[in-house]
Parts: sequence; C-alpha cells; structure tokens
Amino acid sequence: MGKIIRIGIVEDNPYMREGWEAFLDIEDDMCVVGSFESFEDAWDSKKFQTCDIIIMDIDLPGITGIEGVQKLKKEGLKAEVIMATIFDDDENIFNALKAGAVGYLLKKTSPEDLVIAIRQANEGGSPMTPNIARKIIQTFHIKALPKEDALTGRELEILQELATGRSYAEIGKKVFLSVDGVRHHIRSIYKKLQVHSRSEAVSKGLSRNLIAV
Amino acid sequence: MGKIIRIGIVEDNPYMREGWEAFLDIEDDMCVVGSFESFEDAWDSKKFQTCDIIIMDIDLPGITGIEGVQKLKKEGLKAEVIMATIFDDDENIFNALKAGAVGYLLKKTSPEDLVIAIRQANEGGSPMTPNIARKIIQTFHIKALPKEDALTGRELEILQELATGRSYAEIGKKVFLSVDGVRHHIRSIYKKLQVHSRSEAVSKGLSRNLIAV
DNA sequence: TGTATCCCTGCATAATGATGTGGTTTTAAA
DNA sequence: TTTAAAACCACATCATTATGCAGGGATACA
Repeated sequence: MGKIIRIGIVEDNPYMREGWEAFLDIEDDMCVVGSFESFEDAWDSKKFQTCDIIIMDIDLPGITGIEGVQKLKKEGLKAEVIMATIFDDDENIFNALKAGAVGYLLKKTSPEDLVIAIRQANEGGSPMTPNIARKIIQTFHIKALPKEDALTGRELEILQELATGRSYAEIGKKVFLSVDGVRHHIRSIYKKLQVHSRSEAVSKGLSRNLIAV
Repeated sequence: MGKIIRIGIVEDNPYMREGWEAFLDIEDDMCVVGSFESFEDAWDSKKFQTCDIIIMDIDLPGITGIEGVQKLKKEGLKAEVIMATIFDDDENIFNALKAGAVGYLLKKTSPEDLVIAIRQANEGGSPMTPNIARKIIQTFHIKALPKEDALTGRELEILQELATGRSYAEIGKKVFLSVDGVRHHIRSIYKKLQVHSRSEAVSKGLSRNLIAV
C-alpha cells in the first residue's frame, strides 16, 4: 500500500529547514526530495515538480509563499501545499487559502504534528489548527441583520434573482409578479440592507451568506 | 483552570444518545446536563439553555438539526454546536455551518475523538474531520478562468469597485479614469466573465473569489 | 377590532447602465 | 522590430434601474 510521499520544503531559515528535513526523512513513508531557501530556487529545480506535498513559508525573500502557491497552481502542478508560517492573522490565512493552499499550520507546530498533517494532506484532507479552522468556519455563518430588518421569504427569493442578472421584467415572470411588484420588494430589500443599488445588494447578500450562487 | 464543560445532546437514536452520554460523563471535565430525542424537547428544557457545547444530529424528527442551530443562534444562546451526523454531503455540511454550527463530525467518529472535539470546540476551535476541512477549504480557492480570460490588474480593481455600488463616474474619480475609460474596462470584464450586467459580474467575481468584500 | 406585517399593483421621472464604433499610447513579449 | 495586449478617451443610443407617491387585500396576533 502507501507509496512514499515526496516532500518539498521552501523555507529561508536554514535551522528550521534542516530541522524539518531531518525529522521528516526518518519517517518510512516520507522522503524530502528537495529543500529550498527561496521560491525561485525551488521553481528552477526539476525535483520540485515531482513533489506530492510542499511545505511552504509565507515570508520568503523575493516571491512570497502566497505568490508562490498562486504561480504553482496556475501552472498546473498537482502538489498540495501546506503553508507553515509564524503568522496567524486573518489576511494571511485567507490569502493563502484563496491562492490554493490546502492546509495552514503555525511554525510552532511540533514535528510530530507536522508528520500527521502531511499524511492528512496526502490523503485528501486539510490540516490546520482548530483555531484557524474556527476562523474559517466563521466566514460561513450568516451575518444576522437586526431582527426588524430580516428579509422575508419573498425578498430573499427576489434577492437571489437579482444576483443572476435578470431584469425586473424577467424576475417578475419567473416568480409570478408584476414588474411593479418586483420593484416593491426590491425597494424593501434595499432599505433593509441599507444599499441603493442592485450590485450593492447582491454583494451584501452574498457576503452575509443570505443567498448563494 | 478548566471549568466543567456542560454538554447537551440532541439525538433521536436512543442507543447512540445513551452511549455518548455514558461515555462523556466519565470524563472529569465534562458533564452531560441534558440529553434529548428532539429539538422541541431540548428547547423546552431549562437545562438546555445552560449548555456550553451541544452535540446535535441533523436528521431529527420535527425540527431538523440545522433549523435547530439556526433558531438557537437567532435567540442568542451562547452554546457552541457540533453537528454529529451520518451525512457528509456538501449541502448538509455547508447548511449546518451557515446556520451557525462550529464543528461537523460524522457519527462513525470514535467516542475518544468526540471527547477531543468537545474540548477543541470549548477552547474556541472548530473540530471537523480532515476531509470535511478540505471541502470547506476548496470553497476558498480562486476558480481559475481560462488563461486568456484572466482579469488584468486594472480590471480587478474596477470589478472591486463595481461591487460597492459606485456609479461609473464615482469609480472614475476614485481610480483616476474618465467615465469612458471605466466603461471600456467594464466591457472587457463582462466579456471575460461572460456576463451582461453589473450584478452578474459582482456575483461571479465574489463567488470565484476574484474579489472580496 | 384594531394594529402590524407581508404581499402586491400602478404611474411618473431622472439617473444610470449596456453596447456599438472608432480611435491613441504604452508596455512587454516574440 | 513587429506584434499583441493593456490601458485609455470619446460620442451615440436605447434599456434598465432607482425612487417618489398612493393605494388594496390577506393573515395573524392581542
């Protein structure tokens, strides 16, 4: 069963890098095929292209880890990237994930946990600390409106249609309403969401998870 | 340090429910203060209001677990809800999280892992299996456009402005462009995203994570 | 039997948006 | 040095949207 997991490391701190490398190489099912101090170095190496899992720092000299993941995904490499950094601020986390990382660990993670994380990532999971998971989960929660401003069923229905780009006339046809009926609801939606245009309403509706695409 | 974690269980299968209850009560730092076979039962109980953590099934008779979390959050209970169910389809997962759950476990999870999950949730984390985490992470990844249709820097900048509801004139002022310049870019954005209206562009831009709110 | 909330209709008008056609300049890769 | 792509400006025209005002019917709750 289990093939050897080919691992790449991109990390500018030599102690960290060599520490990881030594530790991971002990594992029977893992092999560090390349370890680099900058993304540019890594990118130029043939070995890098063959990795299954890449452990990448964010704060690299030159191309940052986040730009790196972006590039790597754009070029179609199939390696899964785990970010391992000292930063746990929202911005870095979300940017890394948007760019295509599948996991996000802090550098204080123990080598034992890193090993577990690598196996998880290799099996289609997404390793991350429970706290980071919580930050991510929270982006899903519906941002409640003040009770008196909660959208009614009909309003939600129409907001959903607004997001698709249909004209009032088309929406009316779809939900069996006159154009003026549609207008009425939209007015009400705008007031509750405190917006003055269709795109703003869509933007707010999506970001508050009131509607989905 | 650690206060006792007050736990509520809502689960209609009596074997499951009693099994969990028995197992969790063994832990020194946990106490099952209530265990119910329907959300209605739970909701009527005073004990339920005092829970720190609630383990909830999705497939309950009457009010479903997802509706339950929703209600519970709307009413302002501070308990954290972990969904524990047999379903791991995307729809259930995302609906549960949107409704306000902080964790999502499958029923095949071992009691030992359940204990760990409860502690994690109680400490501000979000317990979930690595596979479910991956599904969630994937919603963050930027959905790549065919290379020739990738938005340019200026286009992204303007798409971002479109989402805020500004008029072309306002956008122009903001990014130092004539109204016609703005128009030009918007045309290009529409073509690349294959849309024909502002709200559609915003919707697509947000859902593909090209822009953020 | 009020009061509230939701749902719906109609009309009017000014502002904004979508789309076409025809240009120039700068920048970066081939 | 050609070529391509991005970034910009302008004018024109029709469609759509935002917003004001003024109503009616249904249902539910106190």
